[in-house]
Amino acid sequence: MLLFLFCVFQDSPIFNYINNLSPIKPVKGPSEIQVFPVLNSPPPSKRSHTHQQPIHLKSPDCHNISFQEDNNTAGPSLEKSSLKSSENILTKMTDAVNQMETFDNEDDNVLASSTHVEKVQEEHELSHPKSVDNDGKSRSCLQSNICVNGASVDQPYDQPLVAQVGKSQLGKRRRLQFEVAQDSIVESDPHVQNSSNTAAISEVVESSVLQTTRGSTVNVSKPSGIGLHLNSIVNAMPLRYLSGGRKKLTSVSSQTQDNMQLPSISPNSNLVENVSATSEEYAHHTPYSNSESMKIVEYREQFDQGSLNSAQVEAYGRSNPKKKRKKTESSGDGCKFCNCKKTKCLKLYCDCFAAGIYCADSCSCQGCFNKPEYENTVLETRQQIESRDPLAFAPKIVPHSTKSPRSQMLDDGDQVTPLAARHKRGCNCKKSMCMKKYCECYQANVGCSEGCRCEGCQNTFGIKGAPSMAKETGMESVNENVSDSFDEKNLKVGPNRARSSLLELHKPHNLSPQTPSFQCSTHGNDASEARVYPGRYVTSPESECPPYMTTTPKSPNNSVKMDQESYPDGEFMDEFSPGDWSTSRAQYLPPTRMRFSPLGFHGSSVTLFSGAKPSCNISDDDTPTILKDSAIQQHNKVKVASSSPNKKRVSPPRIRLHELGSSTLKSGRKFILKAVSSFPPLTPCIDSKQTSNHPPPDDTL
DNA sequence: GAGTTTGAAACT
DNA sequence: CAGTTTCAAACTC
Repeated sequence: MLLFLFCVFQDSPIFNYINNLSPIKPVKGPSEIQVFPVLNSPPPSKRSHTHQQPIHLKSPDCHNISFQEDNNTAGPSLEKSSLKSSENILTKMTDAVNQMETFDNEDDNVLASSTHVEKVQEEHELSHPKSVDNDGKSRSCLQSNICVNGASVDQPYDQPLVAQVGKSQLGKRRRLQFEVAQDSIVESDPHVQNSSNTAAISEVVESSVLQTTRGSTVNVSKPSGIGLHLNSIVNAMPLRYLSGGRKKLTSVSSQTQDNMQLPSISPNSNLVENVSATSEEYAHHTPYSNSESMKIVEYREQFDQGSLNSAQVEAYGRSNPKKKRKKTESSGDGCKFCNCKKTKCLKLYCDCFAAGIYCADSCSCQGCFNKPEYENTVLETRQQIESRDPLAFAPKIVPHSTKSPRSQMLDDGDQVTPLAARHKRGCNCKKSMCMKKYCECYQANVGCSEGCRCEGCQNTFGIKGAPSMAKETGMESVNENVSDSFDEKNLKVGPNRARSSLLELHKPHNLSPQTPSFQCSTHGNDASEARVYPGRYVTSPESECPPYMTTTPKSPNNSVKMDQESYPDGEFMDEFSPGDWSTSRAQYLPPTRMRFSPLGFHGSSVTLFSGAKPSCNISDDDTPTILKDSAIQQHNKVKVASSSPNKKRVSPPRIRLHELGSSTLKSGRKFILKAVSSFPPLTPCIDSKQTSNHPPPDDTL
């Protein structure tokens, strides 16, 4: 009787309604995917940028977790439900794969996804040869993955196996998936998207990631989601990133990669890097076992809690040389990577720090604190340094002409060469004769000037005391407003030498980093991904303008936005204006490799959009006028100075500046105040709050 | 890859 | 400000 009533009731709308309310949902349709959150992960509590995490979908750890959940914790009813769910999901995924295959030849995105599926399958089969194999690679892969979730459908993953997969292939998978995700995002192929399902998955994944990144649950399991990632990765991305174009997406993706690293308390920390190196590093260079990873996490936690001093952390990092030292300019595109060991990347020794950008995972630094997680530390340190030298973060190399870069170029057939710039302080070379990169002038591809104290100068870009190239070439050279003695110190370069040097300078690979906005790579070590040029020298701005920055016309009135969207076409700051410079940099910087913006120090930024000739920014005492601007000084003296984290940064377009009209010259500097969210405003993918407020790593810093 | 050299940064 | 030390990059082998 009761059974009958139950059966009757079961068909009633009320039952259906109750069913829908039940946490144990009957496995049906797309909504079933939401069962994943039940498996383990707590709801994302802090992360607000779920779009960062889709990559985690592929974390091999997921297998482990999901399986454990199904096998060990699910009750009979749930198990049944899980089984059903798995079957349904399997069916859906199979359909999805079939659908994707249908578009294989039409859509790169689908192709990428399929490729990914195949790779995942390969990985899975490699480690789990007995997995379900039906009628297709992709399908097989998906099935096996799904079976991992639904333990009863497939044979369980044993821990060692999971560990093996996770450890050796984690990085590769992530990267792969990431790339797929990227493509998918860019293409936004509707055929492979299922927002409702994937959103849930992404949330689950994110929560798992959160746990992981907090360090306390490195082994936290995540719902597999594998097989679903094909869609979820795409859908997990906020639309705003889908519409931003490839560049932006790349940045976002890069950031995602940054944050996806496991196991990490602070994804970008050096210690974390050790653990979260790419798959290759994992396989070949990273000696960390899971326990070691945990240990690293513990180290970081202890350090954060103050129970471990920086020296210990450092020692640990040193004892675990995860990465081989990379050349500072390791990639052909001029990207730099620091290798700091003792300074924690919080001194000017560190190129990244000096450039006003955070270190990337690509860096080989040890005990690095130049990470978004240590925003406060970074900013404090910056302030300290700037208190000693307000121009410490100002560009070292300043062009000595106020003409626009284009007009500064010397016609040389098809090529143009920039007029000479100079090192602001000059070098002090004794033995290198300014012919090696020990010499900052030489390194910056600029000639030595009278300001240099070098001995036996043979700088091929201009020997100290030699006649000015500008003069010899009849070029309009010096701006009267250009500060100090530079006018007197015009680069003296013999015509031939100068020309060859400048030609050399114009070669992309020789360009000094100066366009921070150009993200060359990411923490993901993927060279293909843009990462900011830690450009320190303002030498050949034009050549380094990110392509996407060269198109949008700008108006001075919306300079900030302009900066965000497009880099001034070949324009650069003749003389640095810290605020100006940094702001530009900040705006240009893709999120991946974050730049610590002094502007973010105080929650607002000062965009120093100088209407005056850039050269006006530097007074006779070599101090940018901005630093002398009392109005700014009162509140932001140091901050303004610090707001030029990248000395190598270039300024807003001069042409635009000229368009502003002469009224702004000299004293007509415009300060565009723009509210900018505190520090990682540029990196929506990073929750700075999570990682800020760390004590300074070392009092001695 | 390890060790050395170099000069800037930091310190005194 | 000058001298010294420290540091990391550049360089050499």
